[in-house]
Amino acid sequence: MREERFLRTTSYVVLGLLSFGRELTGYELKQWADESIAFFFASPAMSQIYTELDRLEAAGFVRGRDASRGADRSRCAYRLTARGTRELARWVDHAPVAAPALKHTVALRLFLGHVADPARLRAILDEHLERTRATLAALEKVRADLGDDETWRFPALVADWGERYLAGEADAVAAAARRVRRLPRR
Amino acid sequence: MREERFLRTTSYVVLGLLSFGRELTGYELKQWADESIAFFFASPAMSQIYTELDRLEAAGFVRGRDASRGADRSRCAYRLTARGTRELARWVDHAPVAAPALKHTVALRLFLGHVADPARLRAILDEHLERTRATLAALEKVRADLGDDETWRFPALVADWGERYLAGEADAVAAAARRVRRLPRR
DNA sequence: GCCAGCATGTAAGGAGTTACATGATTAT
DNA sequence: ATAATCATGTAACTCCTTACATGCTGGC
Repeated sequence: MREERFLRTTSYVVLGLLSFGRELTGYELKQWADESIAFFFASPAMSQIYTELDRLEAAGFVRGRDASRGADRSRCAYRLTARGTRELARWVDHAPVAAPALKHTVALRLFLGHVADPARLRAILDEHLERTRATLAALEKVRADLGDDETWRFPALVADWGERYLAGEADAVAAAARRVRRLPRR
Repeated sequence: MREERFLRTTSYVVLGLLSFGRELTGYELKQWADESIAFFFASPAMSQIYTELDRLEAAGFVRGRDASRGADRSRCAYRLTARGTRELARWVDHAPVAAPALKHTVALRLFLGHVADPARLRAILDEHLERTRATLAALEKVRADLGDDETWRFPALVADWGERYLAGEADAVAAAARRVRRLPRR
């Protein structure tokens, strides 16, 4: 019995962005990933996107088309093939449901607060809170741009989820910061 | 001007667990990481903990003591050195505040819902919701065990934060699942 | 004229995982 | 007896990042 293997998750990030129908270059893929996927999944490095596109083309999941601007400005735009679409759908439907992987260094540092300077701890939480609010503001803008167009129905769902998540995170951090502030000096 | 380098984050996970004063073996470290750190930071593999302990001992941040049980049952228990404590405190206080790294494959799959079978999507969200609730229940138990003892003040703070976070995630997933359920069949 | 943005890629290395290998002790 | 848990470690490999390398185009 053949084991059905899946590609790495980054492959599906690339296939996924191409599944909305637009033909995209590696550069455009990176830009778009940074302002969409990045809110809930690590956006791959530029170099990895190019590597990934080569691999996916070799496997027949995407096809590149020369889209150079002028003589010397080389440029390659990719689109999904039928095989690529099938492979992506197979992953979305049938990959095992994995727990989200989180690496929250701010939480780790608060966990270790007994070795820290309380003033620094407060500053770290404040900085994290500010960043969280900025991320939320950016996501709200993205959400507004998605509107209620059917094409962006699922991204909009995820954006709403993300807004709730970030708002909750901001509340929780603020609460933790208040409690740290009430702590006695070392 | 010398660049002050930091160890990798996993090093601080190990140093951090040892900073609560107990002398621990690699095996115990892994167990404890799985039921504490794991709620907000990837718990390192067994093999990595042993590698890390060797590295940290060579650098003088921890010291191992032979704690064999009987003749043939080899066992090594580690504790923080003064240098290790300083290095940990330096990281907690002075490392740049980094955004939490998240890899949420369930959100990614919902984002790509337009290529999915709606029934599968619902099942995936339900499974994720169930897992989230189970994780929350596990965390509540951990939080209860921490009590309001001063030693566990900061872990308790993080546990409270985590409970809020997981409760929020559960609400948000449930909301997304309801909206997916109202979607027309493909 | 220069800088920001567009555009692509290679090479080296870091961080971590899985698979493998081994064996003692304790509970059923 | 036999399975689960305790306990340690190595080797190979995967995935991904950073640093490097190159050069065009458009705006100020």
